[in-house]
Amino acid sequence: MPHTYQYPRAALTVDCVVFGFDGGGLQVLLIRRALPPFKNKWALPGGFVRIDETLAAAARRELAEETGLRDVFLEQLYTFGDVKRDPRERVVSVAYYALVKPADHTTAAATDAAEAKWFPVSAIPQLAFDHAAILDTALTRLRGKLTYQPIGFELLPPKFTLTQLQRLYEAVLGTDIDKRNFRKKVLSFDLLIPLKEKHRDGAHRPAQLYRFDPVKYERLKKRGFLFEI
Amino acid sequence: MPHTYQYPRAALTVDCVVFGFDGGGLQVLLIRRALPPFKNKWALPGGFVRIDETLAAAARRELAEETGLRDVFLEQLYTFGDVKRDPRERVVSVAYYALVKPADHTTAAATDAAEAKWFPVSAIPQLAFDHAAILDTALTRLRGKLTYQPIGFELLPPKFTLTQLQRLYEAVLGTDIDKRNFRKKVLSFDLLIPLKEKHRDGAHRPAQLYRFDPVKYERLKKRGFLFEI
DNA sequence: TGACTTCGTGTGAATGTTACACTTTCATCA
DNA sequence: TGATGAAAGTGTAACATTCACACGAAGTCA
Repeated sequence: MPHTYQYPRAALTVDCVVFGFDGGGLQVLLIRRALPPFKNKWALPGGFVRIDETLAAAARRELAEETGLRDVFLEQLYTFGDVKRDPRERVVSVAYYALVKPADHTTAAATDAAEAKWFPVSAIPQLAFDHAAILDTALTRLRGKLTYQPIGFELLPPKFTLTQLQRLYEAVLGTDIDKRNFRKKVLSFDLLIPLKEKHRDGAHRPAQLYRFDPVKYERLKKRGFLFEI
Repeated sequence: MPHTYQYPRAALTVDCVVFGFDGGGLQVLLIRRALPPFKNKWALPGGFVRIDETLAAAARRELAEETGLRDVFLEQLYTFGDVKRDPRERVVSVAYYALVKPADHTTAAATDAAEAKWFPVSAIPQLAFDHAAILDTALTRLRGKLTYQPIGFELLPPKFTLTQLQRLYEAVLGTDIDKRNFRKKVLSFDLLIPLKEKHRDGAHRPAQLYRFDPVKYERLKKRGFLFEI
């Protein structure tokens, strides 16, 4: 069923940079391409936008198809439109970045992807197309955003300790943070609700578990806050 | 000369939100559409992306064609891809925003545009397509960016007074700023070079003119700074 | 019960932000 | 030519925020 237009048209794709946090470092979800071009190379999950779906819908669909991830935090990142970024023909790609909690890591490769796998951001393999540049842009954005919006919580499980939260900030920002100052600052937002439970993990004092207050969380996310370390 | 594809493809356009500053308030450059749809309605300058030009190149070309503006500060804003945002067919638009100095206001309408005209952001007419939403996104972005990158200077002529700079910040941010605190902060960046000239304008003390140091300016623009008011 | 490991807590110095009012310099006009 | 008007230009004290820094508490395990 061919489609004809007066002028040539670029193909339109979406690509997703999926960040995860495993307690130690920041991770990115990559797929191994099952089809040419760049067959068997690692790449960002993504694919073509259908004529009747929005860009965000396409990103969510591709993410589900290729990695099994659903209901993630997803935000538009940037649109990459270099003329030769795809060897086949002109392809413009709208990039998104996603943040997923470890609990949602029910990843399974599917169509177009031979395999899906997490990589630490410190050890990314060679990537297909201009995906290295896209990943770079996403990392910069994540770092910037983390300091003025509380999106970091999207990367943590529903119940977490302050140390886990601090490790996340340290991993993303790539700096060490003073424990006392970090706690003071985070708690001053009045965003965290201490739970009755404690987190037992080894032969030491158990840590207080927290969840965040969804109402205040949404408010802060819109208004923006300032997390200077 | 028709072009045929296996699957239907969205058309790809760019739209530009052009901000200017006239000493009083923030202005936006709009064109009156010469062709349907929305014929004779006001709209953002923009148009279709050619198959062999980058997105930014398309934005610059359309800007020159429709408004006569060249060599402006241009940055990608967001990509708008709602399925029904264009009544004709599926059109995805990559939006850019531009900042222009008053001196560059050599605007002249041309192809596709019957007329180009500056409007104060406080009095925008009804706009074609989803251009009101695009403009809104651009304003939010400009406000945010102004507080952590020194892009405000792109809106001023090469020589300017501190009062002009303050008026700009006040106009964009929509707040009043204390004169002494503003000067203290701006000068502390060590970014402004006082000129030998003064700016004479009416029956009162003339104002010191400044230009900004291009080297430090570029450095700050990349690193980011924090302009909290 | 002693050794080990992580959790959890406070203070003082330094820095940055805010609020606030008067003198200076020029042009104009009486 | 001196009085007037209008914007330019300048400092300080109260307050808030950030930063550097060290030790007892609570648990497990041998």
